[in-house]
Order: sequence, then structure tokens, then C-alpha cells
Amino acid sequence: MGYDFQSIEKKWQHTWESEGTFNADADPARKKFYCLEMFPYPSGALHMGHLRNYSIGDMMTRFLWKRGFNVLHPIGFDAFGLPAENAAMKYKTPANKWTWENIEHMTEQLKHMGCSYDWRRRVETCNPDYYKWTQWIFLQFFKKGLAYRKNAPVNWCESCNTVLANEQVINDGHCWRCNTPVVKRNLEQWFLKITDYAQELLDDLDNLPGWPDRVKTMQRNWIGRSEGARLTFTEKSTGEIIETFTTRFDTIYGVTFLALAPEHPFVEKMCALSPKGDEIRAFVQKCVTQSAIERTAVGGEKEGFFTGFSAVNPVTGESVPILIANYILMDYGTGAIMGVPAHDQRDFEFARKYDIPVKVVIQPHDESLDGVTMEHAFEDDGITCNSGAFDGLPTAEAIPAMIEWGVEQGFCSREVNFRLRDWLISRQRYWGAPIPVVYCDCCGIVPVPEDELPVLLPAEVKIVEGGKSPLTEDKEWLSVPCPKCGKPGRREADTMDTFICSSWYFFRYCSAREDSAVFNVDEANYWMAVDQYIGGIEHACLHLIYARFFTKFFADLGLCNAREPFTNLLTQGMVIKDGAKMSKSLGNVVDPDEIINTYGADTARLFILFAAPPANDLDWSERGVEGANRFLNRVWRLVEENIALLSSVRERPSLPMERLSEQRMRDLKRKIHTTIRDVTRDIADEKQFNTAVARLMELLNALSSFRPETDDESALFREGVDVLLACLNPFCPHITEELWSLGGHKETLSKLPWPEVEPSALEMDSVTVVVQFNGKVREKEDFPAGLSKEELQERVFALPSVQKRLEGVEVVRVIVVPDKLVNVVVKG
RNA sequence: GCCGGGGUGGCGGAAUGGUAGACGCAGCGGACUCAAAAUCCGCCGUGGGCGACCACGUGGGGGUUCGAGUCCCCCCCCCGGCACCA
Repeated sequence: MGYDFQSIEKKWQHTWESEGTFNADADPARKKFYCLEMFPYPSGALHMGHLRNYSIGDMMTRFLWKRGFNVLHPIGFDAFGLPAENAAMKYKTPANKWTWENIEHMTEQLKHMGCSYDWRRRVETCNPDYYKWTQWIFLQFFKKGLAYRKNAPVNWCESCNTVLANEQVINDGHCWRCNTPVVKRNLEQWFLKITDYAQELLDDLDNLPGWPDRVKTMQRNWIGRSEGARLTFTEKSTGEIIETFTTRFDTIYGVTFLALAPEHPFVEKMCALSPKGDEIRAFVQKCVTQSAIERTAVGGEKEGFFTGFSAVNPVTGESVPILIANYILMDYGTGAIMGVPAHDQRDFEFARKYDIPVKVVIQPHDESLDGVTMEHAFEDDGITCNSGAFDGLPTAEAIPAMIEWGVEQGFCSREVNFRLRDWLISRQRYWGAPIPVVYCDCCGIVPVPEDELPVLLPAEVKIVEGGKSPLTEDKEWLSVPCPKCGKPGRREADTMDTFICSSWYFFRYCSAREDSAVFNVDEANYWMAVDQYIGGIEHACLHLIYARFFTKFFADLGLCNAREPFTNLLTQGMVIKDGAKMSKSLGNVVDPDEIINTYGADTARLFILFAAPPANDLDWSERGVEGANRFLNRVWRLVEENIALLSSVRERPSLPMERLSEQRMRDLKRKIHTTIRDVTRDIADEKQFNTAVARLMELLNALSSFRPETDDESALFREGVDVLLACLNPFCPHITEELWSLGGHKETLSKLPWPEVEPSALEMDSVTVVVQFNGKVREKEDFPAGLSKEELQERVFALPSVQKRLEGVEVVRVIVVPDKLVNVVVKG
């Protein structure tokens, strides 16, 4: 029978809650630490991913309290979102009720894990007290001109019945939430101008040494900066200006066509002017109906159409044909490109298909290209040719020289383009924060005055089958007088992307009950930035970019000093079972409740932290869980079986190393203190929690076999048990608290300082020295620690086994590393 | 294609350029037991040898070094991101 974790865990959870053990208040006199895990969506119950995330965060929090920090460790719920609406339809329960029930249930689950949250700070993004401020933030964006409406081809998920931001289209054109293929629709929508911050979002990644390279690289790719020039062409018959963007300005002499996106504004004009207008329209129609995936797939069939119009190359004066091409994207650069088939593979394929000339303007170093016969484009650097005064320049010099010349001549300008697009934040859904604007026939778009916030969601809505937003059907809710002129107006029926709600919650935690402002600036400045953020890597280009954007915006509003929200980021791996991510559809889920009910929260936490380093995927193993449980039972027995002995030396100090002479006592003393040293380093510096646990298992093994006989030995044994419990406490808080109090201690272990290393206890009495011959281990021998190089070599050479090996060989060289090894290099 | 992260026993995983495989899981042998469970003790990379030992071994190939899982170069494979972005 194992120990009675059920009653122990309940007991200590009550104690921590009733005593407010982990409540934290801003205190400028104390050094702070803000430890945060990504808050959960209240889907109904915690899953293993949550259990892992919160086990890591809780362990770190408890460790940091012990290390003397004032630790803010809050939790809340990312409570708006589509699943609530789907559940409403499925179970005929209002989204509101479903969500709040889930929040209460999951709160209980988090408490059963023994998590050390400051529960006074819990936030729920669907709470009007919270989304009032989400709306307020929107209004600040609006005031600054960073929230705007535009008509654009946008991503539409036919399953979620709403638009999506670019970041939310993943896996080659699929919805991030439901994996349905995304289609394009032309709609007028609200956007946030995240592109204004593109350069800073990119640059500041260099100031985040505490972030994994993987995540920074993903964000750099996503932001996608490219430097080049904007070049102006003139259409011959109309004089229309057509602008193109290029990163290879050095290839302008090789331009043999111009290609426009089907959506390019000049296309409409050409249709009107040209006798081929109907044909052009037909071609454009064909392109537009292609799916996003077809249009953007690498190696997809390039389709073009000669418009009959032509443009003049401003550099050469040559006339080149204008085509419309399906592979040109309207929302990147200018929506038009200069075609250089000799030096761009896409242009090359296109040119060969439509018999457009290929003009070589860069020669490689090792061969000579011929535009007529070449089989693919030459895209590498080389030597410029056929380019007038620039002939002979290597690419790296040609680009800046030619741009400079183009700028002087007035037909080009330097330009930087980003792949990052503005953030589409409208959602055609009910369960989200309403966008606080009113449409008025007289005044246009009118923001709701700040003192009228929040714009409340109607509590009861009719669920509309077919996925249409219920808000569009609620005539009473929609109709509202214009805040400006008072005439009848109409509310915005779209709600905000829930990623808006989660872009600022970590600020709200700093002063969660503040009702006069979005957050208290002083408290935010005390707590922010988050010192340690923990969550899944799937948010690399979603939440983690949005949150950085919001923080920079807040800083610009003067609301906070921090320009980056998260100083250190830990992205934990997935929980795997039978070789695949745990998921309902695969049927390989393990329910956290079941594990906690069977083995206890301490066992669950310990297994999760021991089974793999946090960034790795974690292979779930029932056997491994049993192993963790076995360890805790051994710890329990160690204390229980020695309880009288431990009490008898409660007040007897453990002797310092200098006073210990017996070898087994010296060894145990050293083990106790190297354990403190190593566990501290593993948690604080390496964030290798699995090895920290391994060290504690070793300490238990040492204590189990010690068997004290004298009072001094008992006192040493007690010291070892105390250290084991104190170091294990952040991992397994309940059992360690219980054993701590069973051992006669009065204080709450959770708030006691982390044990201190006694430096003298770390000193080694003897060391095992490895004797190598030509780099191969041949002998091992114990010597007193601290021998000089000379003495160690002398004593090694005196060993009979070494003497034997030295017979008949010539010693060429000897390398001696004190306390470590002697390598004898021999010949013959 | 570009960028990032990886590749170590049967498995999860350890190793400031200095004993490869800590710790755990599984397995094997033993003790206790009428028996089982639980617990405790021992063994546990591969090949060879009765043995002391010897050879091989961290994806592959080179290199630096007295010494390389670790550093450098080339290559292979797996995972992730971006990709018709001009």
C-alpha cells in the first residue's frame, strides 16, 4: 500500500488557499519574478498538454519563492471563441453558461494539481470587466489610425464561417482551428496595422537571448523582410505608371516583360480600352476562381495572358509586353513585377511557355550562358554583362551601384517589403468581444465613446443554423443611436479575433481588479516584463507575435516601460502516446483526472518533469508513472520508518564536514551538498528538470542505505532528509509538506528558503584517476584529491599494473590532469 | 530550395574537450512468502575469451587534438518553419 495521497493533497491545498500562501503584491523593495504559463481555453477539462505546461510553471514558481523572489504566478481563461458557440448548438446550452461552467470545473482541476496561483487575479476574457478593456484598446488603435477598415480578398473558413488572419492559415492553406481548406473572399473588414511595427518586431528579436532560436527564426521567416527597389515603368499608349518591386535591381537590363496580378488596378482599365477586353476579363476570372492553394503552390502551372499593351523599360528604353499572370500576388509589393527570365526561375518558366525572349545580363564565373539555349534561370551571383556602364561588376557591387544610379535618375526608390500583412481582426461570430463602433448614415464609422464601454454582448441569442453570426439577426441589439448625431445607427455585428483578448492578459494580471483603467501603470511597471513564459510552440507566429505587437503599442501609448512582453520563453514539447500526439480522434488520450485520482498530483507532476527535458516531446508511459509513484512511496517510508529517530535529533545540529572523520559520514555529507548544488543549477540555469529529479533519486538511494547508529549520524541523516524534502518540494509539494510536518517542523515548507550549500562539504576526499595509454582507458585508481601534477604522475607510474604496461615501450609524452587522469603516450 | 532543431543501449534520457550510457523504465537472477503482490539485494551496450582481459561502439566519411558524443569540414536521415513573396 502506498501513502494516502488523497487526504494529504486535499489538506495542503486547503491550507495554501486559506492562508493565501502564494498571493503576491507589488513591493518595490523586493526583487520580483513574473512566472506565467499560457492561459487555457476553457474547453471543458484539462488535458495532458495543460498538465505538463502547468507542472513546469508551478515547479519554477515554487522554486523561485524559495529563492527569495516576490513571485507573480497568475492564471485565467481565454474564454471567448468558437467552441462555445458550437457547444451551444450541440447541447442547446447558452455559450455563456457552457463557458462559465467549464471555467469553474477547470479551476477545480488546477487546484487539484496543487498549483500555486494567486487566485485573486484570475481573469476571464469573456467577462465584461475584462472585454470592456479589450474594446478600450481597440479604440486606442482606432484613434492612432492603426485600426482601419478595408475591402480585400480575405481568408475564409467555410467550417468556422468566419474570416481568418494570415497567421491563422496554416499547413498549406488550412484553418488553424479546424484544418478546413481556406478560400478567398472579397470582404470589407477591420485590420490592425501590425505592419507599422514590422521592423521593430524583427529587430527586437535580437534582444531576446532568452528565447529559443527556433521561435525567433520562425518569426523572422514570418515577418519576411526583403530589401530592394521600387521601379517605375510607363505604359506606352495610356502613359499609365506601373510600379514594380525588385530585390535584384542589377537585372533591369534583362527585363523582357511586365507581369501584373489579375487583381491589379490597371487591369480594369485595359479591359475598358482594349478590343480584347472580354478575353482579358475571362482570363482574370479564371485566375481569381483558383483556390489559394493552387495559386500559391510551388511549381504550379504558370498561366499568362498577353494584353496587347506594352511598357517602356526606363533604363534601356526598350518596349516590353505587359501580361497578366496568375503567379503574381496583388498583396505583395506592388502587385506587378518586372520579368527577368534569365535570372528568375519563375519568370524563366513563364517566358519559355509564352515564347518571351530570355536576355542574359549576369554571367556565372565558370561558364557562358546563352539566353536561347539555357535550360533554367541563373539566380546566383555573377558578373554583370549587357548592362551598359555596369558591365563587369560583381553582383554584390552591381546592386547598390545601380540602385544609386536609378535613384539619381529618378525612376526608382529604395524600398523594403515585408511578408507580414496587417492583422485581420473581424470575426463573423457571436462569442467574442464586440468591435465598439457604430455605423451612421450621416457620420460614417463612429467609435463608441470610452465612457459607454463595454458594448455588452446580448446574453440570450437565437442560434442561427448554418453558422451565420447570431448578432446579425438581433435587430434590437444592432440598432443604436449614433453617438455623434443621435440619429439611428447600426452596431458593428462582427466581434474581435480572440487573439486580441490574449494579446494583453498578462498586463491585466498585474492589477486584475483595477476598474478605472486597462491596468495600473505602476503595478505593470513593477511586474512586467514576464520573466518566464511557458507554453506551446504552436503559438510561435500567432499569439507570440501579437503579444509583442500589443506590448510595443502600449509602450508607445506610455502605458508601460517594457517594449517586449516575455524575457525568457520556454516552449514545451507535446505529450505523445504510442508515437502520436495525444488526441481524441486517435483515441490515445490519458485523462489527467484519472492519473491524479489513481496516483495523486505529486506523482503526476513528478513523472511529467522527470520523463523528458521540457522542450522535448514527452512519451507518456504508465510504467513511468508507476516508477515516479514508487519513488514517492520510498520517500514516504524513509521518513515514516525513521520518524522516532528523526524527532530525537530534531534540535541536534548536523556537524560540518571539518568535524566528520568517518568515511561513510563524509560521503553522505558530500552527497547532500552536491545534490543541493546540482539541483539548483539544473533548475535555475539549465532548466533541465529531469536531471534535477535524478539527483534527488540518488540522494534518496544514499539515505536509504545509510542506516544511522550514533546521534551524530542521525543528525546527519536528518539533514539529508530535510534537504531531500526541501529540494523535492517544488516538484511534489503535498507529500513534502506532510512529511515535513510529520518530522516535527512547524513552518510551511513551501515558503522556507531553498537549502544552502556548505562549500566545505563539497570537497572531495579521494578521486578516481583514469590512467590512459595512447588515449585508451587502461586502469582506474583512487588517489587523495588535490595531488600536484608531478606527484600524481609519480604515484601512477609506481602502480604495478602501470609498471607492467611500461615494459618494452618508450614513453613519448605524459599528460596529467589533476584529480582526473593521466594519459601516457607511448611508442613501440 | 532557404532557415532552425535533432540523430547516444531494448525504451525515456545523462555526460564544463578528459571513465560514454547518470537516473528511471523494461528485462534477467536471487532473498522474503504456502503462493502471489509489494519490498529488498545483484546483473544489465555489442562481439570474443574459463579468466585477468581484448576488440568494437554516440547517423556516415574526413580533420584538429595526447584525448572528440562534445570542436572544424563534407555527406545522409528525421522533425519543425517559410516558400511562385518578385
